[in-house]
Amino acid sequence: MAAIKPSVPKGTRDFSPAEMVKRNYIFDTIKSVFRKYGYQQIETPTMENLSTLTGKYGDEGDKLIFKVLNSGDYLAKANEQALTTRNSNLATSSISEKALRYDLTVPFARYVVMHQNEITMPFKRFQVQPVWRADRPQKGRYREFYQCDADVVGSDSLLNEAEFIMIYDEALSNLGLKDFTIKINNRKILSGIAEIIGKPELIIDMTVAIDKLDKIGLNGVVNELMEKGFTREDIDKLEPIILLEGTNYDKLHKLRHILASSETGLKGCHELEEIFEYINNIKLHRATLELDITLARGLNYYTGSIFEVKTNEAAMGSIGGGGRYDDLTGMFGLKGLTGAGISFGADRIYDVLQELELFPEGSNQTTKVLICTFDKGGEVYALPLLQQLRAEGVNTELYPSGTKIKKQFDYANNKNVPYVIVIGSDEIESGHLTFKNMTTGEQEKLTVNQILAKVK
RNA sequence: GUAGAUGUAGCUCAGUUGGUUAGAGCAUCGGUUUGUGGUACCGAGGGUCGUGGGUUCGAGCCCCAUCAUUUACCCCA
Repeated sequence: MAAIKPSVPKGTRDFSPAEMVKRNYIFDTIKSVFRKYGYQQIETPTMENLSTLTGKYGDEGDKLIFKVLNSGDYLAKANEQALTTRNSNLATSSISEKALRYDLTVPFARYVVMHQNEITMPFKRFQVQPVWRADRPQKGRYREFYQCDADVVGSDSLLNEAEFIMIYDEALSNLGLKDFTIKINNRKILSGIAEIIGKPELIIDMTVAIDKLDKIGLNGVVNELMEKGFTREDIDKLEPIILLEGTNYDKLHKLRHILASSETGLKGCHELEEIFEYINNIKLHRATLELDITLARGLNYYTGSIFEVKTNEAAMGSIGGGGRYDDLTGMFGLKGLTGAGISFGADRIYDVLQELELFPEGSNQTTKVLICTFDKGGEVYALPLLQQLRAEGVNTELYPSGTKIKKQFDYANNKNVPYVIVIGSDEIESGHLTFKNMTTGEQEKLTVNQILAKVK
C-alpha cells in the first residue's frame, strides 16, 4: 500500500504535551472561576441533529455548519429531484440528518428543554468543549476550537449580567492579562435606533454595518449602509449615534434623549444602567467596562445585553462574547424561559498568552524525579523507592535500565525533570543514593528518607 | 464563495543572469576508553526542490495547470 502523506484537516491541530500543559492551564483557570460563581459542568454530544442547529445562527452561520453524512447507503435514500437538479439545500436534508456542534449555547438550550423537569431554576451551567465551523482558517480562526461557556437560564435578573462581567474580569486577570475591555451593548438599543430611523426591518443589516466602524471607518460604514438600502437622511440620523463619545453614563444620557420616542430603546437604556449600578458596587481587577453602541454581534438570537471582550495588548479578534437570549428554548417548545451567557475563546486566549509570554514558568514540568539505574539489580532495588515516592504524591519515573547513564540524563533534561536519583552497586551497598539536582548540577549521597524530605 | 502571498531535509530558511554531485542552523542518532547530562569537539542519517506538463543542450530558478498552506474580505471565538 502506498504511504499517504500524513496531515490533519485544514484548520485543525494536534496538541503536543507542552501545548496541553498550557491549554489545561487556561481551561483550569476558567473552570475554577466558573465553579466559584456557582456554575456546574455539563457536556453534550459532539453531534446534534441537524435540525437542532439550523436556523439559529443566521444564513451565513448555517453555511458554516459541518454536516455529517448519513450512515449506510445514503444516496439510495436521497431525494432524487434534489440530486438531479443539483439543489444543495434540498439534497443536504435528504443525505444528512446530523451535524457537528457549532457553538455550546444552542445545544445547551436543547438540553434545558429536554431536562426541564430535572433542573431547578435558575440553572447555572458551564461547558468546555470543542466546536466546529466550516469557514476558511486564518489568524486566530480555526475550524475546530474550544469554547468555555457559562450560561444561566430561568432568571431575568440583570445581576446575572453583572456577574458575567465579574467572571470575565476575574478569569482573564487570573490568566495574566493586564489590559482588556469588556464591551457591552443592548439589542433593545439597536432595535430602538432602527425604530427611530424608521427601518426596523433592516436592523440586521444596520448592526452588521455599524459593527465594522473601528475596522473600516465611518465612510466604509456609510457606504455599506447605502448599499443595504439606507437613505442619506437615515444615515444623518444614525451618524451622531454611532459616533457617541464620553463615559458610559454620558453615552447613556445622550442615548435616552435620542431614543425618547422608542419604548424598546429606553428599556435597553434602563437595563444597561442597572448593570452599571451593580458594577459600581464592586471593584474590577483589570477589565475596562465600556458601553459600545456599535457592538452588534452576528448571532441573531440575542435579545438584551450583548458582550464582547477584546484584549488591548495584542492584535486579535474578540476573545469572548455573549449575551441574553429571551427565546432560545422557545424554538424547542419551551416558551417564556430567558437565558444569558458568556463564552471564552480558549484557542485565541492561548495565542494571546503565547504572544505576550504570559504562561507561567516551569509549568511544563511533569515528572519531578527520574530514577536512573545500570542493570536489573538497580531496577529491583529502585522499585520500592519508586512506589514510595509516588505514594507521597511525587511524580516519579524509573528509566528502563540497559541504557547509558548519559542517555538517561538526556531524557531527564529534555523532559525538564529537576531531580535524578542514580542507583548503582555502590549505592546499593552503602544505602546512600546519589541524588542530583539537574538545574544546579550539585549532587550528594542521601538516604531514602533524606531524599523523600527533599522532594516532597 | 472572492483576492493576494508562499511551497527546497523533521523544523526555520539560504540557493547568484538558468550551468557539474542542492546547502546552513536547529533537531535526531552515533562517537570523544563503558557511572554524570544540560556548555565543547568529531561524525552519520535524512531531499523525485508540493504535483503534472511545457520552454531549453541543460530547470530548484522561466511559463502553464493543479494541489496544499497561509493572509485578507464575507462572517465569526
